Amino acid sequence: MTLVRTARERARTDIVAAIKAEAARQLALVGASALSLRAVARELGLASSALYRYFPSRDALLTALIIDAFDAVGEAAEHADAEARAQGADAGRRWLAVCRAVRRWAGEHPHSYALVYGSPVPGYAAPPDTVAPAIRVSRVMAGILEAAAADGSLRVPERPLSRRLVTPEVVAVVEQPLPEQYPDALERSLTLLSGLFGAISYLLFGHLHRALEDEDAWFDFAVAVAAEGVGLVVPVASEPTDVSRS
Amino acid sequence: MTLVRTARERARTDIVAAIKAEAARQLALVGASALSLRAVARELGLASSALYRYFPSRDALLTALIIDAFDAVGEAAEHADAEARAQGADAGRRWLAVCRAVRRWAGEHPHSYALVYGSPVPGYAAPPDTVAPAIRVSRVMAGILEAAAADGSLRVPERPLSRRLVTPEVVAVVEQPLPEQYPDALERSLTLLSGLFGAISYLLFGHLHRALEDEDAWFDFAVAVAAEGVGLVVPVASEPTDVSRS
DNA sequence: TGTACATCAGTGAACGCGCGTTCACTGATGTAC
DNA sequence: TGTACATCAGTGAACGCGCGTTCACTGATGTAC
Repeated sequence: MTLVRTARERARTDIVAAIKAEAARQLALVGASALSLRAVARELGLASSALYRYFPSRDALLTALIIDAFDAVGEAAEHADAEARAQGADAGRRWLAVCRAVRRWAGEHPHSYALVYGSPVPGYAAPPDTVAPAIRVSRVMAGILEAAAADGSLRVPERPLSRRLVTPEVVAVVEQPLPEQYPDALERSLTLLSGLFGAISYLLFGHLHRALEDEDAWFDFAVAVAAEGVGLVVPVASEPTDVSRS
Repeated sequence: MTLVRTARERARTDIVAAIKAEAARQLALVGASALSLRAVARELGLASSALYRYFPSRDALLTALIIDAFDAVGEAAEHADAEARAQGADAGRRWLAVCRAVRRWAGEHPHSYALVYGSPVPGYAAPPDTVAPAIRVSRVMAGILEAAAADGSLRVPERPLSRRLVTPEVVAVVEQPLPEQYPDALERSLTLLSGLFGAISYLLFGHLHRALEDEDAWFDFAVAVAAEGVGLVVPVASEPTDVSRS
């Protein structure tokens, strides 16, 4: 085992990447349940059996795509937040930027979005490897919450929950413990996240087809209304300056 | 053409019902994309070609299932609302009852729920027949909104939208025009609906797996937080008396 | 009420297709001496 | 530096399967006279 990678090792990572890229391309065309190993191999000019040198089964390939998708949304969210923060945005604007970035990614990769936030693929059980990438967006959200709590811009809830509903795993996502004026901040944050993905899915899956004159403006509004529920103030005016653009 | 239905006509409606029932049963087992005409026929003891006397294609059968699913959620929502109203519930409690009923239905028919509120089935385009049943839940929501606006329990928004974002189709769903203190009530209602389905999907599709000690309580809370955004007051205390139970 | 014809339900074989996975194999790359 | 052996990538044929849809057909039900 040398430190320098051998030709074989290089080739291997290249080909794994090529397989995933082609699989992602086909996913975008036909969706997860119609994704076929044979079609991927065909498109790459390989025998279908060759793929088994790289992925032990179709499900393993699907898992790789799921992890990549979670990582891609996570990175989009992290990037948008970093940009907004660099521009001196407050917590509300940071959240808006993150929401827009996630929605943009979803719009550009609808099948990848559906793969991770849509209905589960029948007969497929996500292995534990997918958990870590799955919570990246939640982590971004938690960071914004921490900042708002720290600078006092987070509104104290009028009718707080009396019980903790969330498990220790969720508490662990937050790095700086939240002040005790916000006893139900995490429960509210989950509401905010489900609201975000609800709004994106509602738009993307066509439930608001012909219901809206201006989908972008409604999305901003929906995010703002949902954020209010957590005590975060998001500007509603539909400014043309899109904070999430890189 | 007599007024009395012939034996053939009776048999036909019976068999159509049997096919749909068996298809729904299989949908619940394997999901929409794996639903197979041949398997349905097999289970019914028919030749697969016989189904073509009743449905011109697999997509037509899917469409029938989609319509049935929308009708079933719609009916669950209408029924829960009627019950709550009969018990003298205010608008907030009515909405809570409706949300719980929709979630219950979703939990009992996860694949039907996924069929209509999850990711779109690849390669399938919903025909216009599905629109009418699809808006039954929205209609229930609109009714509750009208009641709240009428009895003054709907809170006037602090920062209302200045523009109408919604199309005339959506305005038409509301029967009694809303007072002008609530200029953005419909935009907010769509937020509420997307919040409801977001919360249900989040729970049902496993995104809150191991995140919550008490899913029921969180769901009620999420619905209450979302309703606040529209100006509807929903009781948060997790009362054991389930209004939606029939 | 009885008969001739038309309509329709259901059959079973066939078409043409694609799928995931296995397996014995060839030939190239890597490793130990 | 050269050689013998082990490892691994990739092949192509095969297994066994299921699918949606079509078609010519038989036999039962309905209709018009």
